[in-house]
Amino acid sequence: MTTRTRFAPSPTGYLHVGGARTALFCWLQARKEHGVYMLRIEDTDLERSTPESVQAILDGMDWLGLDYDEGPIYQTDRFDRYAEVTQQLLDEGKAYHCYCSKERLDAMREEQMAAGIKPRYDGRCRERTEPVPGVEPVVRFRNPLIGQVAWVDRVRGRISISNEELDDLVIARPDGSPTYNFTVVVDDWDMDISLVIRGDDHINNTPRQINIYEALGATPPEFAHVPMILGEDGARLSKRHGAVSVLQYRDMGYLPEALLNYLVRLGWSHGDQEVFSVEEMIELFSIDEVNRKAAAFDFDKLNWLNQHWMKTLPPEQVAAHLPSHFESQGLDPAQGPSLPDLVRVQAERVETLEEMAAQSRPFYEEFADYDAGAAKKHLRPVAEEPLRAIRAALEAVDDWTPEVLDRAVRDTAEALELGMGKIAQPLRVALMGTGMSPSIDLTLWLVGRQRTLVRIDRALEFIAARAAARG
RNA sequence: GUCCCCAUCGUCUAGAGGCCUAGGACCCUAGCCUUUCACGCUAGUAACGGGGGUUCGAAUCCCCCUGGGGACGCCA
Repeated sequence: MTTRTRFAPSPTGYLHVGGARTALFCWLQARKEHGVYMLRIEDTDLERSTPESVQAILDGMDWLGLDYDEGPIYQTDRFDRYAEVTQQLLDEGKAYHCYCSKERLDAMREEQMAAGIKPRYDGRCRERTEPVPGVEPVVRFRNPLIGQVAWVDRVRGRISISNEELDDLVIARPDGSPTYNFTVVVDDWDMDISLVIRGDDHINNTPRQINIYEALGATPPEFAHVPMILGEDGARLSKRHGAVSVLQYRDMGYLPEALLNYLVRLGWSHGDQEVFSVEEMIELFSIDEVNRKAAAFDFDKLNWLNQHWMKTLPPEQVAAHLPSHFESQGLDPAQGPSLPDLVRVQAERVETLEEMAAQSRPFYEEFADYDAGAAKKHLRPVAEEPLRAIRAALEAVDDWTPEVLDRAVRDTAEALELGMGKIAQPLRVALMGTGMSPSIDLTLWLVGRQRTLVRIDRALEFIAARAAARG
């Protein structure tokens, strides 16, 4: 039997990182077993589902590269099918109409809670034969009263619960619209899903669903409940922890390769290996090896992985993500070095693409002022001679490459009998406005000849002006 | 409250009775490298929640406690 998995988000918000990890696990398991991975949009909650959310989910999946073989299938397109199955259950006496008012149900729930017992529907309409005039009923599933429901979860192992803990759940509202626990079963059954991978907040729904499968005469799929992702403080991940939507990670400058690598290691491991390419994940991942413990999100580690992948992936591939970050920084990539060259130099110096764009500003446009501390320390009269010398040397360079530039700086330092620092630091401040930048040869290379000469002149003028001001 | 689930360094994890004086990674600290900042390299700090069992032997198996999470909707 071929493995068939599905990711089934409800479009009531963005694609959450927790959801993204679930999607990743579904995708990996299907890819590894040469099975089918499908996307299903669970939009039965007409009130809260939005087209924007659907788009956000699709965009998120796309950015991560989690391509699906079937779908997206929308549950709202399948209402006829749900109605059909509901009717079948009704006809077979496996479901019944319930006329109880919400008020009665709410009051009952409160009483039960107060009495210290688990709130459950009391089954008042379970044996009712006559309709209540003027009341549109809901349809409830007739859950078995006795016995146990058990399954062997692919990540949790055996889980069992007594039917006495369960009650008759609503499968269709008064307007006929179906509810979650029912649609999932019908869909997974119709779509021949063999392995349901989902968050462990669904563990409690599973026994109810298994009972429905059985009433339908269907064989339940296998289940794998993966632990949730917690915020850095150990509390359930939510908006207040900063980024929850995968698209936010994209906008913050993370590579999809890095997020995927980070996410796959949350709850799963392969010995001591920390770095996984997507190909390796597919080869090595197994849902059966996933942890049972919830994991806290750690930005430090994500940052480390992001830098790792920025340094490791082909510069062209990394560079392809850069334009949107240049845009958010108000920079024009056309006004400076090629993006792949920039990546080659900057990848080891920053943790995100957004940071890379921000720190590359002087390569693409004029900087306003010198960093006060750096200027005070390095743009002094004593730097005048070295700057003039290096300017002359650089002007004569015809092959503007890191190797040649490095040679030029070294030769100049030697000729003046100065240490590298005495010439590189003033030059660095002249070129970048600050005392921090890539090694001087690479800095020169990226700044380019034109800007280099202009900026050295500017620094020389600055030194002269400051000396004059001092009198 | 009731039911279900979980429990190794601050964090992610290795560990499936002796290989554990508990390993790796991130973070942090120190040193090295060095023209700055980074990168890299080396070293270091740091954990089996508690109590009972089982066993010659327990981080690993069982029970209890404690702590955490989840569910209990005409949300998904």
